[in-house]
Amino acid sequence: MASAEVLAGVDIVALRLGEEGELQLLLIRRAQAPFAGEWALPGVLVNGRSADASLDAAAERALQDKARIAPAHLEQVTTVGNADRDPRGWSLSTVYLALLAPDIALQHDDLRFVALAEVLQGRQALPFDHAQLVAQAAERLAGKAVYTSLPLYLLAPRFTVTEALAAFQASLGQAVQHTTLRGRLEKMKQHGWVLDTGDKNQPRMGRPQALLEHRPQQRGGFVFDRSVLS
Amino acid sequence: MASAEVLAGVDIVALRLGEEGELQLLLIRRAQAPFAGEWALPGVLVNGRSADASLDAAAERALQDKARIAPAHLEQVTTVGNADRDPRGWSLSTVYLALLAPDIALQHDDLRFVALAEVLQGRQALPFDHAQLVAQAAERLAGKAVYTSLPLYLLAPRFTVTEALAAFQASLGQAVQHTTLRGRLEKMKQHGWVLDTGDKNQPRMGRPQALLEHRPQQRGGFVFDRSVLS
DNA sequence: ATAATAGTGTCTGTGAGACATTATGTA
DNA sequence: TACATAATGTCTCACAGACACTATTAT
Repeated sequence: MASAEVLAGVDIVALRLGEEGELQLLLIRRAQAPFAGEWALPGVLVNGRSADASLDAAAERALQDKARIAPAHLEQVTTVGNADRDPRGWSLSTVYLALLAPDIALQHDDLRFVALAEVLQGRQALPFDHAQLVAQAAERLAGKAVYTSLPLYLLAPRFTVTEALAAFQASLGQAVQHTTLRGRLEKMKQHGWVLDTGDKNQPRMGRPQALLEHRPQQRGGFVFDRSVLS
Repeated sequence: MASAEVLAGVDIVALRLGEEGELQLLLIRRAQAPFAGEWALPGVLVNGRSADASLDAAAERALQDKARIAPAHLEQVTTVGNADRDPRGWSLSTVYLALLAPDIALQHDDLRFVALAEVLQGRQALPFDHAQLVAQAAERLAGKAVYTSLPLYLLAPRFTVTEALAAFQASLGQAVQHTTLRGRLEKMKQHGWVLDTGDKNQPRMGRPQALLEHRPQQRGGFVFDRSVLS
């Protein structure tokens, strides 16, 4: 039945929130052809022999094996398939969006974070159709940030409103009123998704910040019944 | 490179709005093993030899070749992959949701519509993991019906408010206030997605119904900034 | 005291929800 | 006239948006 088979894999768009509130993308230096030596999305091929229990498991394996990273959130974005995207021939790739905590550390120098904007604006080229895959994953994040709490997965479990604002603004690509976000966090508290720790964080100057805790009650983000942004 | 390949295909969950306002699912009698003779989702295998330009093109081909149907709307839902879903071994399937106009006609008797509820409630069994794929596609439709105009693709291009109500209620699985829907249709008119034809449709009794026209301005549905349902 | 940052309060606008009321046709 | 169905109007409520104002810390 080999005549009915095709080259398939998963590619991971793993994002982290940088110090300056910008989104960063995880890249890995490819060890093998094609495009050996170039910086690309981490990914793995899937086939019966790799003994992945499922496609989602393959996505987790890609992050775990290549970067020793366990994402705070992982979701499938889309699957692309055509004859042009891989020089080896007709191929499929299932794209996953991974959100990482901000304190993620990289193990070795074949791994690297670059500013997401560098890729989206074409200043950092990527092999295959990876730049396009990144754009689709970023759109998914921006789309869901409008009506869910997904950006909170970019933060440590204990976070401040200011950090949450940065996560939402980075995800959406535009400013959000802090009062709006406070209202949403209040709503999440009522459903057990966020709780007040009672602790405070002291910034260099100014009033101490309340420390909140993110307590996801199910896969994915909390769903609001309205959109931010007008 | 055959050792890195895997069995892959697309499966289509094609839905139509029935006379009594219920959603119906398109099934096809399988011609080949495995599960030859059983009713299943229409689908095709993808591989380099089938000369599909892309995965989306393969989805269109599945509907076109097997049922001579061009859907009003087609969108990718998800890709599932594991070792158990196909007796031939580890396999991938990309699931598409197709919305059909209500006047769709079937060409031959290897095609058939069944009530979606029959499948969701397990009274109509399907081979492979097709019942689960159907459930995921139905969830996608219900989820999007909350904040987009997607159910309108289940109607003829010219439709009445009553028909639109039926489409939304079937998609959501619950009642919608007609005033809410009218408000949303009004909003769509302002953006060119719906227009008043000026014509009327006369039901057996009662006041004539205004005939509206659905004019999609881009792929997918019109996106509202609030949720129906509280 | 002053600057910096966090947090609250107020007012407006939009659109869903519920329900009553009016409009327009057939039998 | 009675009935059936479509369409509109009214009132309430939740929540985003904008922005003013208060609170709590460091220097």
